[in-house]
Amino acid sequence: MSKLVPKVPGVPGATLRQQYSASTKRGLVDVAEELFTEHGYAATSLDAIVSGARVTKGALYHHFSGKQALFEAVFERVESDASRAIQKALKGKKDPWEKARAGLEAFLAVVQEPRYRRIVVQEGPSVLGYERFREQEERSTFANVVDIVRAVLSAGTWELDEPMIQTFARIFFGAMSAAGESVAVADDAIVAATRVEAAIGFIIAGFQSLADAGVPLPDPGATILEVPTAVEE
Amino acid sequence: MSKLVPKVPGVPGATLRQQYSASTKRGLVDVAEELFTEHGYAATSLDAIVSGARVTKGALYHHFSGKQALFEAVFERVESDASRAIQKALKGKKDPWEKARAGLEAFLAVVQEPRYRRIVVQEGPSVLGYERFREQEERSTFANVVDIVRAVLSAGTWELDEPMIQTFARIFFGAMSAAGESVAVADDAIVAATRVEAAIGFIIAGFQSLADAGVPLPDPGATILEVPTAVEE
DNA sequence: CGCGAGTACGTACCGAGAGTACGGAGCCAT
DNA sequence: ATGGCTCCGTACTCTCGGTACGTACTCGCG
Repeated sequence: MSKLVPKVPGVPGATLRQQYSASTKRGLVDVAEELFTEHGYAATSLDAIVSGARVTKGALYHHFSGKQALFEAVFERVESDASRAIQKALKGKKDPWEKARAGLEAFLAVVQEPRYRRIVVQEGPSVLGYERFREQEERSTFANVVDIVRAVLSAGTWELDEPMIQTFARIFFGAMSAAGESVAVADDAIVAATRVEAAIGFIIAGFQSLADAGVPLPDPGATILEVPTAVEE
Repeated sequence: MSKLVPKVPGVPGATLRQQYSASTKRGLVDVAEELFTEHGYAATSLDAIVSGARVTKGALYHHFSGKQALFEAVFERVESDASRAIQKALKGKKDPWEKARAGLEAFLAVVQEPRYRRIVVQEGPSVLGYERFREQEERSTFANVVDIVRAVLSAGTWELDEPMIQTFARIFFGAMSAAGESVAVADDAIVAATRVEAAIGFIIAGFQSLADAGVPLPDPGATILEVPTAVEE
């Protein structure tokens, strides 16, 4: 294949060669995202990817260290897109509760995107391993959740320390993901979304109720539950 | 390898031959569970499994249709063990709140088990695919959560329809999983568990507060949030 | 304006590992 | 006892991720 059409003459200030290079790299990530989303990580061969991107494995291994690295590139893009979408929804909101409402809505929309569900939620933990998965998540989508939770919690009558905020954020993040899933798999998405909103709204109402009543935030040490420890049978 | 030690002369009323057969099958699942837990699905070769189980691939493919089927057998066992552990903790509890507390504690303990984290949480969705993963989950661990949520919700001043219970259960299930994760990955598990208990307890308190105040359960239709729809950018 | 050097690929090959075809040995009912 | 069927071993195939190496183009430097 002898150096055919330039594809994307590009824009930025850089040497022509670099632009072509970046172009083929983006092409690989594009095709990989599509195939990974449709067939999953294991069922997608590198041959299929390079074939779809009109290049060969030589090109792929020049830009990425391997299949997993390519997946990680796709993962990062999907995550950062999701994060941007959420931040965009938060834009301008000042009132914490209003901010939470908007963030929730945006998050629910994101979790319904096929590529996010497949690449981040379904395959992410398995392919990247839990460590890498967590740290990727930590600095994108999850960071937004932390911000929102912090805003809400510190706006009430209470204020609390950072680790406690992190804990609340984790829990809400899990709740939101599950909520999104339940909407995504439902036969009627509209009805399911309505139920989810009602349920979340009810939980939020519980918080507000406690805030109004002047109930203090939990002080770790006042043990409500026992401390569970992992046991192998 | 010419028919060596009988391994497990077994107990039940069945032809000797079947007992040996079941024994090698259990052996395969045992070894597979161990290796899958330690190295993950992809990084565990069938050769390693059959070697560890002292048999060959012929035996494996006689009992299972393939690697994925073997994983599924492991998955089901881990899930049913988890489910039994939770049910055991619920044993005898009549008061819904007490039941919830016990279930929570048991669930948090389960989520900290390495095999559960690895096989169910981490690799499950990816290896089985979301459909099979959900339906497996549905009839074991998740079923327990549904029971608990139903007990709690129908014990309050409110009562509500089945789909709404399912929705609440999903959300709580997600919250609990995330909570368990945050304990599992923490440097100091005790401290983390304390924080989680405090946070969950606070959310529960919100529910009780609403119950005491006689606040009605959410009626889907009274839209609190907008209906989000999935959009590809 | 060459021209050496390095980038950006293409090509050919290797090894690992999942799955298959087939064979045989032992057990169980008749 | 014996035919047949379960249970399992052996040997092979084939896909696929990864590697080694060759090459053409282009970019910066004198």
